[in-house]
Amino acid sequence: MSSKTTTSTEPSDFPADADDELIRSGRDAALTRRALVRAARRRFATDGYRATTVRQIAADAGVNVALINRYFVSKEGLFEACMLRTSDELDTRASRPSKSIDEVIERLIEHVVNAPDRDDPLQLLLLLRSSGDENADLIRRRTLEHFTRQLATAAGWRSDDPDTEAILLRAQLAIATSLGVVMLRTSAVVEPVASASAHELTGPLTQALRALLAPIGH
Amino acid sequence: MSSKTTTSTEPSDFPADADDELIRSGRDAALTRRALVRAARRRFATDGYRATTVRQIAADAGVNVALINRYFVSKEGLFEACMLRTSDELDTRASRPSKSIDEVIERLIEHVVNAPDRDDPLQLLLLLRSSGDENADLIRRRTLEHFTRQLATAAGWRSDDPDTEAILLRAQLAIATSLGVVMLRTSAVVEPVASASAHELTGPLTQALRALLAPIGH
DNA sequence: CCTCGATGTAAACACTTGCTGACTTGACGA
DNA sequence: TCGTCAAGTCAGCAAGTGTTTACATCGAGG
Repeated sequence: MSSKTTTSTEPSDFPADADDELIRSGRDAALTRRALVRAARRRFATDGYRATTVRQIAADAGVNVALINRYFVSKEGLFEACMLRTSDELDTRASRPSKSIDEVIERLIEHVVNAPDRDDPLQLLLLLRSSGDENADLIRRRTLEHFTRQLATAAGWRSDDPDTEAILLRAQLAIATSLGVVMLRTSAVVEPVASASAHELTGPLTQALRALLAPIGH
Repeated sequence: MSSKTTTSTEPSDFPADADDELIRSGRDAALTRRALVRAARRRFATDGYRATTVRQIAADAGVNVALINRYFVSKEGLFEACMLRTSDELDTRASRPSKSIDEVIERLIEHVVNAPDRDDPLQLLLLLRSSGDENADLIRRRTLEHFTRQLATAAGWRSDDPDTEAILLRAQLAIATSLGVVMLRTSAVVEPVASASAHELTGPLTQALRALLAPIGH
């Protein structure tokens, strides 16, 4: 199905984002790199590293396969680039200061619940996907652990707190919860969570996350 | 690494369970089938469907590769068999009646937190892994949705309840939370959750699950 | 003892995978 | 106009994939 192409370049059934597609008119290295990373992130996040082929990615990005190796050396290199970009974006977002725990939770839920055409949730999913490459996996784990500390901090944790261990654990359980929900909505598509609206999800999720994060503050 | 073998049969670094290994003394179809399913479930759950090769599975089970196709027709057939067995085991376990919500939660946490050498958590993880095969994926989704109803029932849901929708959603969010934690512990190995003890996890997890499931009863 | 079906083995097949090297195309300054 | 070089294309290789086919081996029944 849909894989009749051997070396072709057609968009396939998982096209690059519209704006990218419009701008692309041939020769622009930076644009090509971005298109590849964008397509790769979607594939890696939804299908997993191993199940994604470089030809799929190239087709999605509307770009020749060989350019992946030109710009990122290897499939693993491309994965690493995806990981780094996700890591960065997550970092800048989380660094915005927040007033209350509820505000932190609200923002976390936003990540989870965003419309499926935006690839916010996919960024989170990418953090779960192991590539088998040691280097990329190290980045992945580091990012996840960094994200844990950021969430804990946002929830009121100070690094001189006596039971830092328990607090980091709680923060990471909150992340685990979020990841689980994204997984069930995006990858394994299971009802009723998959097609639940943001409004329906917010209430219960807030309660669960509050149960995990509220004890951090005091 | 460790895949120097091409068609060999040695146990590799992910051997079948000891007892199976001891019993196996050659020609027993039923035993061979069971060994294959057992090995396959571990691989599929931890590495994913696509990343797992039939030769790995065969090596883990201490069995010739061709026997997978003899007994299960194809890799997908083996995956389906894994799914069915997991579905069955989950069913019989969950059908034991429980008194209070806290007891339900306690049992759910047991699934998540069980020692890593038991493959209880892997059964859960398997429910997240999509094979690309329509049939197996259908089984997977059905199992998850069935599990959702079972959990809701155990938490006090009656099918004539007016807001069934919201209740099933809460139950499934509880499952999502559990799956997220297992994922972080088993597949993406990230600290501190990965090496947290059962005792450390139980407290926070109970609070989170209670926030999700407690409103079901009333 | 020999036969025959069930069980297990080994080698190969057809196909996909990631990747490479030689090539063409386009833009731009001299 | 031409030379130059980055950007993009193309065909193909080597390794790995799931699967099949032909063969070996065991255990029981005639």
